[in-house]
Amino acid sequence: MARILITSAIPYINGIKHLGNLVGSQLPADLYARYCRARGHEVLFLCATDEHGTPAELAAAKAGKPVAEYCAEMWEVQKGLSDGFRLSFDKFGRSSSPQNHALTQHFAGRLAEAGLIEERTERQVYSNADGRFLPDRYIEGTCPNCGYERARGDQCENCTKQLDPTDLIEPRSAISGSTDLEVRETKHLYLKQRSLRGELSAWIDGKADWPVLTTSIARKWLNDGDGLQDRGITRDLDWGIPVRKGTEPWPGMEGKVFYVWFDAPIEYIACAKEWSDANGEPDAAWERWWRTDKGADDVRYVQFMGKDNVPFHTLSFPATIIGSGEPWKLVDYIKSFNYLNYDGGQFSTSQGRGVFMDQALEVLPADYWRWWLLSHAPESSDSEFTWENFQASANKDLADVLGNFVSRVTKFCRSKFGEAVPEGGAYDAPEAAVIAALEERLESYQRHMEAIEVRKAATELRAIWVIGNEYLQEAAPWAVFKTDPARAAAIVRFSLNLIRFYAAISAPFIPDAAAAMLEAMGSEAGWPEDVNAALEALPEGHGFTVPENLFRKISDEERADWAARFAGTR
RNA sequence: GGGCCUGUAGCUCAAUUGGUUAGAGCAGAGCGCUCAUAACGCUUUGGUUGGGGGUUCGAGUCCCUCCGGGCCUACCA
Repeated sequence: MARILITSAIPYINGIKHLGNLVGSQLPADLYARYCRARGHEVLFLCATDEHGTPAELAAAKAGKPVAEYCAEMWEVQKGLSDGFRLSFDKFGRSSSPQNHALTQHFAGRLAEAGLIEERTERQVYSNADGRFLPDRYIEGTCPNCGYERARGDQCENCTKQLDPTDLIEPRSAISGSTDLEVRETKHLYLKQRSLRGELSAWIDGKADWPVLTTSIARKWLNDGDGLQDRGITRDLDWGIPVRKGTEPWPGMEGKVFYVWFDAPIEYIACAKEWSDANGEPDAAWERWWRTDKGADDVRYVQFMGKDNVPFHTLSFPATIIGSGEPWKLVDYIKSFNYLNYDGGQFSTSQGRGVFMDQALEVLPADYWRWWLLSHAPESSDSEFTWENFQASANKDLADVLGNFVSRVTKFCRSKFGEAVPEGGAYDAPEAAVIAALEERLESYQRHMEAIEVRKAATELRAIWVIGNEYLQEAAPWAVFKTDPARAAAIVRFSLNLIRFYAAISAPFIPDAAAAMLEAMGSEAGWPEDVNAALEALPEGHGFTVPENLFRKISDEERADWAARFAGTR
């Protein structure tokens, strides 16, 4: 039994996430959390909404709402969708929580005391019409290089040249279109990451077991050009965590807030306090997960994220933690994912292209999505969602291989023996062979789950389901029943136990179907640490019910309808 | 421009890190079964591992080069 802290990259607040976002962090994190719990480990699984920054302010303005109200509403929406996908967070917090305000300000204060904060005055573009400073990419204009008229202030999408906003010809606000722009001086705090470069580099070098995707991105940032750069950690915005030095005001920084990427990772910690506060527990309850001086020494901390998040989790956040000089827990393993594309292109919010979390649940229950997404997780490279693939995978793996197994066993039993585990007969060589095969496969499945090799685990799980069908074909209780009913009873009894076994080990992938299987078997099921014993768990005479079909088939018509519906508007 | 990842059967992916004849699932073909959601099982056809060159007793794996796909490049998050 170990203690495992799991965090998923926190989704940004400004809208409903698509399936690519889901499979890149929250879903595999949930898979791992459920598995670890099932194996008896103590797990704290945290996620939250990432609420600060320019896009949140703009989305709120577009919705005609105060930003706090907008975020609160969107938190409810995202929480509902998390529940809908059965994401088993112990706490789904908010980066705007009072806990995060206090902790973020605390970290800033500690970093300042450590001499790791520097004030810099810089020049930024201010839009009088919008009444705000504009981030580079919120400024549009004509590219001086290629003449493209919708180049952004950070880079021209057309010729890919990197730009400075002041390079643009006829610059305008991407928000309002206003050309009433001026360059103003503004003062910001910088985290002196350069002075932590050696420590960070050594730390990353020690992580030989991390995915290449994770370490190569980190090394790139550490070593590229002049090496790791200092990072601005404040912004001129209204919505955010006010800049304070601990609990004290920060002279000269009035009216400014911390940069969203400074406070968002700190929410991983603050979320733990949100969790314990909500349960009415003392700080010791969350500190034992996060403070190595207060019990977190033996915690294994695993983070899940898409590859775009890697620099912040391998460098910025560790810099914050290390720089604080306090004994906070550093991440032990980072599992990062590539992107999921949609049918030949990218998911696109603006074009309504692809399937978003709310739409997915309108179309089919969570388990269908969980299974497809996890069994096709973009681990080694970007992967692609197509409806043909989704249909084939759901119909074959879920409906035919697993669902139909449950159906044929329970219905056969009901027709020949009634709705109770048949009595009589005994397990024999075929059952022993199946148990041996299951033990081998289960061990492999567990290895993959522990290594967080998601696709391999899914492949192994499917192979375990197939064993049930192979066994039935071989044992043929429908034929044996005619000459040796007692032997047929033993075969069916074994098969019913297989259903319970499958429920237990499949639950991390498809929790609802697993629950339905267990309910039908009238049983609870822990992890089958002893396969032999697990297949004798349902005793003779134990009542069960024949469940509704666990999974329905996706028809060609539905597939075509959905493909058209989600193809996008442009 | 620079860096990183990637290219294996019609499709989605493996291949114990250089080791025998490159394997699975889906799709296709044949056979079997009839309990089951027209489901299941068995057998089987598919490969010049993107092209070319090199190192090695031996290369999908290492090196060079060319071609294709993707990502990142620090003020979106």
